[in-house]
Amino acid sequence: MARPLTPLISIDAVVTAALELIDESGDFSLPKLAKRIGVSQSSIYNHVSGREEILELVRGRLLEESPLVVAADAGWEDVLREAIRVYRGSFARHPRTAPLMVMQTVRDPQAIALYERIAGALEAAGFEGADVASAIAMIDSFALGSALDLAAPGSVWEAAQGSSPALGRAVESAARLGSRADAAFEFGLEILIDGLRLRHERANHI
Amino acid sequence: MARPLTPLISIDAVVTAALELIDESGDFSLPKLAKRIGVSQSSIYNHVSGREEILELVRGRLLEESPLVVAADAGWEDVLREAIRVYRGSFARHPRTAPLMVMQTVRDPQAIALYERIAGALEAAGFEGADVASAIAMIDSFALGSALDLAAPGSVWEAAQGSSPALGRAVESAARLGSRADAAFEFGLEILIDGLRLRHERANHI
DNA sequence: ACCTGAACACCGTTCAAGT
DNA sequence: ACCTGAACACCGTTCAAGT
Repeated sequence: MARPLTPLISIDAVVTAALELIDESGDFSLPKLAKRIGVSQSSIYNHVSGREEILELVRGRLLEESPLVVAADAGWEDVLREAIRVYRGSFARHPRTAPLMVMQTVRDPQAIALYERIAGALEAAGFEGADVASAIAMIDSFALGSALDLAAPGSVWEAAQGSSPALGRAVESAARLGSRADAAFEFGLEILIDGLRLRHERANHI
Repeated sequence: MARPLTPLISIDAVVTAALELIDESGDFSLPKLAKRIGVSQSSIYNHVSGREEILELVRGRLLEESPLVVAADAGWEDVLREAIRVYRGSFARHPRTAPLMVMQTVRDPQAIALYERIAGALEAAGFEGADVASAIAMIDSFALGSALDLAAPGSVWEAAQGSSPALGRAVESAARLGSRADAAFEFGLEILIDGLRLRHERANHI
């Protein structure tokens, strides 16, 4: 077969197939992607520049599924809280995407817009230049880390044996808790917001 | 050549070569590792079970280089602060190892000991079961995320263009700051400790 | 016990050839 | 413009063969 009358591949189909493969196995490869779409491996390069672009398109797909909505008059804490929830939530529905995004430069416009929203909220709150950057870096670390926690449940905990009593007790409690990762995230989110508010109040001598 | 009188490979040499390759290129492969040691690819499997074990040995090497020292009577905040600094610092000297550790189960005894120390400090402070687990998960997220920030400087920031004014300003300030990642880490560390202390005080009605 | 070379089943990307 | 098949330069792991 050569060029068909109507294209066999759409970018949408590529992204869907990639996401399916990641959800199922934690990874995807061009050969498997091609097989799933029912097309040859090399033909994918007619629609997409390569593996990296496919991953960035997957990122976009994740964010499409969970838009950020906050009231126009919401305080900076609420904007932050919701933005972080959206960011982490977009990974939560497809946890195994998180590790693959780790070293990938963010280019997706919706992701950039989310960061811009956070930066804007911090500026409006009165945080200054470098502190805005630091706060975003911290938020980013936290959200990504929490997403990774979903993808690798018990990565650390698994190793806790008799020689680690305190760690062992923590594991046990967490297991009883059911959804450890979710609880850890909400716990961490409040800690983070509290910490930022405290610093904010100090800086403004409230 | 067959079996030599004195072994051509030591585990130490494997770890050293792997770490060198990671520092130089951000990754390592068995073929390159073998070439660097001056040995055949397959012979490495006589000393090590495979790629995963090599990575875990690298983790151990990193922690050996930065032991945790805290005064015996140190408060839980100080233990936490120092443990997090050690964890993150062990990656800071070899930033490009961080992404490779992301999805790897922690088995190195020194790493486990570090987690145990943190769990013990949180317990002693009066945090309860599930909260200890949540706090550790958060600390873990934060430390790993900060380490990743070192490996991928400007991963997000790069994309900030005219359409993202607040993000742009944050980037600019951070650039002027010089070592953005270090500043972000110390900023985040204080936020985190403050947040935990606040929750701790509330729980204990201080 | 420790090394070698060959083999196996995978990768991502390129490119000439087809229509 | 869009697809194919072959080719290239890589992977990690296994295994029979050597001493």
